[in-house]
Amino acid sequence: MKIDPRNPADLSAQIASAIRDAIVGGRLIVDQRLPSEAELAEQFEVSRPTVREALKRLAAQSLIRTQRGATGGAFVNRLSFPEAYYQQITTSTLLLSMNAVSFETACEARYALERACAPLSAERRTADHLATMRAEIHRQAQPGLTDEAFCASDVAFHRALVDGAGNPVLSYQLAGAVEAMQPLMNMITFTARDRARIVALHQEIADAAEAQDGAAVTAGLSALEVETQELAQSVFAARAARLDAKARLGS
Amino acid sequence: MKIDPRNPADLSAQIASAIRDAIVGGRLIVDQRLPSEAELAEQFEVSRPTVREALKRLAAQSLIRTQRGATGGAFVNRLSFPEAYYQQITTSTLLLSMNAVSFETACEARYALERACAPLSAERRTADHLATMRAEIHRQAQPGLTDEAFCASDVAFHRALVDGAGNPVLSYQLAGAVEAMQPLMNMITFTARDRARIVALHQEIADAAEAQDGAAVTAGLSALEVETQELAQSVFAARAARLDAKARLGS
DNA sequence: GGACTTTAATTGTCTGACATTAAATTCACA
DNA sequence: TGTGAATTTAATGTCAGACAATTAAAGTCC
Repeated sequence: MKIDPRNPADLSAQIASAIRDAIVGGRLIVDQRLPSEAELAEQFEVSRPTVREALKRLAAQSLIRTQRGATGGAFVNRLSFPEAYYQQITTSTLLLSMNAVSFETACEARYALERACAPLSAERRTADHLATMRAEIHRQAQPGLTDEAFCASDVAFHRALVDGAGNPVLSYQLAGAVEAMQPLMNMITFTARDRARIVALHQEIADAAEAQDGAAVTAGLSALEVETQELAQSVFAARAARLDAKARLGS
Repeated sequence: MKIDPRNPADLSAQIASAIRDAIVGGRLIVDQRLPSEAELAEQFEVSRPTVREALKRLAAQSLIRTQRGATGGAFVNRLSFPEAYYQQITTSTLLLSMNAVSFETACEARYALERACAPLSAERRTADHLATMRAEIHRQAQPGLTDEAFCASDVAFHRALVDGAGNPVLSYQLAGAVEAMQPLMNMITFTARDRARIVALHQEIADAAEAQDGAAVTAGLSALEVETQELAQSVFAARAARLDAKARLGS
């Protein structure tokens, strides 16, 4: 792990990479303390600020945590599920917002992934998961609800459905799909959305989950996908029509 | 974006967070240049090393890239799909290796996610995807293949199946599931694995994909999951038996 | 023996400097 | 006047040394 070729480019990135490899490769284990910054500087034959930049890179990926004081230092961090969720959501959000992904593609991926959880969730959902879903449906039916609150409740509903599968790895993988698509779908469809229709579909899904009918849950999700795609298409069509009218007015 | 409370803790983390929020919130757009390190230091009223630590944190998340020279600086980076893949795989690998996730849970999640792609892939796979799958199957049947090469080929086969869905968002989400589970499953089952059985199942899946039969692809994946789970159970049982024998020997 | 003080180790931050890079500019020369 | 080489300039990359802040452990006093 010591070696650092005389490659003059980006020493801090090289050092970060060397330490990351040691962690991923198991040569540094969870909660193990790294050498102090001064020792690392000596080992790699660089200055302390350079070592610090490398450590900050690792900290940004939640690979290490630092602690001040006499027995402080940098420690290999156990990547917790909440941290992994957060990273997953951030990455997914950026990927979608920066890469001109079509609504259709994103929506298709989202529902395909959620349907993957449907059979498991129908089989294993606890009373608690059902109660959460029912509560969110009830909230969504409130007339005074803001658009933001409705969307947050929508996310919470789907989250409960996904968590119902009782598989934390699956929940982690779905975090991006469920929570990163939300701003995207919300911004596009909230003007045209028929809340009653969505609440009815949610009701259908919750009923199917209660009856432990996986096929029905899957069907409900598919219906929700169709609804969302049609909504988006109508919004896009209306938008195009407006642009077209404006163009004709201008000519 | 300027504000930095007099909170004395972790200035570089606060600055990184402020800039990250500006990027995620769209106030800084792709390829836009950030102020120079000296200007940022002045704005945030900190020293340049502190600013640099903040920028390295963002660079570690591929949120910015830096360029040296007269017109250089830090630029908001377009998060590319390959970068997102890499982060996804790293995060998934660490999450699994550090959190005592059972084989059963990981395997279940992996196949549930892959089944989510099956109907789409059966419908849309190109001749190219089919050719890749066939080629990998052929390679897997070679007698002299090392275990590592067999596993790499296994990953390539599943990757082709997933990419066949023609949905880059789905491919990104599956990167962790397909590529992070590989070392895990490999290390456990490679001793007991019957390659011929796996090749036969792969053949079944490829045939189903060629016939555009989504249900058959799904069934093939489920069969592969059952095979893998049974294999793992037999390995664990054998391991437990060995331990038990050793314990009795010792007493 | 317990509460308090001191000490030492470590990270966090700052200052100032120099090295390196690459684009823009200037200038000599054809 | 046009072109290519040399210079300038602005930025990041790196370094050295220092001090502040924090925290646990060792030491000390009652």
